[in-house]
Amino acid sequence: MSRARQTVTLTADLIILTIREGVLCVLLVERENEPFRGRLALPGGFLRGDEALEETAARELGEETGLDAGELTLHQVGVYSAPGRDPRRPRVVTCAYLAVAPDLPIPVAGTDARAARWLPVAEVGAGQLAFDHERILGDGVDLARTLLQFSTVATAFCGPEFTIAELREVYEAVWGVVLDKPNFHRKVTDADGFVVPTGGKRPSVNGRPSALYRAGGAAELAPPMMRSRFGA
Amino acid sequence: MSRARQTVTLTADLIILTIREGVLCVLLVERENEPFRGRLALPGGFLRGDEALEETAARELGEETGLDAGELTLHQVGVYSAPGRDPRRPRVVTCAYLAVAPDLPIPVAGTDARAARWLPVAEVGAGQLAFDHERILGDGVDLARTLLQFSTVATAFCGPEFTIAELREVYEAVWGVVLDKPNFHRKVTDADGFVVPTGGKRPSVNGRPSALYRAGGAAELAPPMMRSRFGA
DNA sequence: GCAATAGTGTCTCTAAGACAGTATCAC
DNA sequence: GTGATACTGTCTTAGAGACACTATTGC
Repeated sequence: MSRARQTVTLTADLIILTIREGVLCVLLVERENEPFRGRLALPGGFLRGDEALEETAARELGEETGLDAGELTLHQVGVYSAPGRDPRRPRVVTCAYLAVAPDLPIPVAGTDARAARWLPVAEVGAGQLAFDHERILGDGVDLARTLLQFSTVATAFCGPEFTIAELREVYEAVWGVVLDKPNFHRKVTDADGFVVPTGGKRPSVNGRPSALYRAGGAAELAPPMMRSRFGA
Repeated sequence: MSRARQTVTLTADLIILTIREGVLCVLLVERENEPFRGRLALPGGFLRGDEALEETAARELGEETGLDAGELTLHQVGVYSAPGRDPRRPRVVTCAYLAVAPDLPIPVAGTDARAARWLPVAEVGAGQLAFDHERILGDGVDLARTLLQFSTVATAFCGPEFTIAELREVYEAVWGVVLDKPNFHRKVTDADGFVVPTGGKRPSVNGRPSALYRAGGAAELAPPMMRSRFGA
C-alpha cells in the first residue's frame, strides 16, 4: 500500500561539536546493538509521547554530555526521511540538531552507559559512521560554519571567560583557515554585543597577558564575519 | 505512556511564494474538512510509504500548482513537532518546504479540487491560518529573505526570460524595501553566473526597451546581496 | 522636441586585509 | 636586555550607496 498514509518512528540525532586542542571534534557513541554494532554513530534517541523534537534533542544532550540544554542553543539541521535509511524498521525519520559546547573535562559516559568519545571531524573517514550519519554530520558542520559568519555562536565553543586568541582559534578550527590576528582582534571587539571585557587578565606562557572577555548579549553578528571568497 | 517510543504521522507542508503585481503572495487552500473547516491553510499532504519527505512535497507542489518540482528547488524550512499542534491526532509532525514560483496564469485548482488562491503575505492576518501555519509561513518567508541574499533563487520568481527591473522588483517585494536602480543593475550584471543576457529586448510602455536575461548557472550568489543594516 | 524608463560614470564611505609598529609579560 | 605574545596604527583596495549623467524608445 504505497499510497496509504502511514505512521513512522521519529528520532532526534545530535551533532555536538567542540574544540579540543585547536581541533574541531564531534561527540560520537559506539553502537552496542545491531545494526551497525560496534560502529560509531551520532548520539540520538526516540521521540517520547509528550515531547517536541527539540525536547528530545535537549534530553539526549543532557544524557550524553551532562550539559544543560537550557543554557545553549540547539540549531535544527534538517530532516532525513529516505525510505530504508534505518534497516531496523521500514520508516525511521530523524531530525538532526546541532549543539555547540565548550571543551568538556571528559567525554561523559552517557546515562545509558554507552561509550562516548570525541573524535576530530577531519578524522571521520568515509563509511565509518552508522546509518546516514556521515551525511548528517557533514550538514551539521556546514551549518556551524555558516553560523559562525552571522551569529555569535563561536562564544559557545568557549568557557564563560575566554581570550580573543581562543575565540580566533574557534574560527580557525571550524573554518580550517588561518586568520590575521590583529584584524580579527579589532573586528571582534568592534562588533556590537559580541564580546564584553571582564577586566580580568590571563597570563600567557611567555608573553603579554591577554585580556579576558565573556559573551555579549547579541545573537546576530553585525557586521558578519565573512569567510572571504574561497571554498564557498 | 509518555516515556514510550511511539509512532507519529508525518506530513509535508508547502510555502509556495510568487510575486503578483509587485506583491509577495503565498498559495493557500481553503480547508474543506474539520478541523479548521473553511479556514485557509498551507497546501500539504501525508507522507506515503515509498516516499522521502522531499518527494511528498514535490508531489504536492505538482498537484497544487501544476509546476514540475524537478525544475525548481525545494528548500527545507524546518520541522514542527509540538504535541497537539494538530487536533485530529495526538502526534502529527510536519516538515515545511519553501518553493519559489514564477507568476502563474491562475491559481490552479488542485487535483483534489480544493479552492486554492494566492494571497499577499502582508494580508495574512493573525489567527487567520489553520494549525500553526502562521508561524510556518513566517519561517518560510524569513528563509526566502535570507536566500535572496546568498543564492540566485530570485530568478525562480521570474519567467524563463526577465528584465533587470523585474528581478529588482522581486527583491523589493520580498524584502519590502526600495533599491537603487543603477546600483542594482550593476551589481546583478557583475555577479558571477547570476544572469546571462539573451540578446533579446522587451519594449517598455514608454521608454527605452530593456534587455532580457535568463538565469545563469550559479546557485550561490557571489558577492552576496547584503540587506544592509536595518531590520536584521 | 518631451516624458519615461534603461543603463553608465563617478564620487564617498565603510570595511577587509596586509603588515609595520608598540605594549607587556617571563626570563 | 631577548623572546614571545597581545594589541594598535595605517595603508591599500573592494564593494555599497548616492546620485549626476547618458541612451533609447513612444509620442
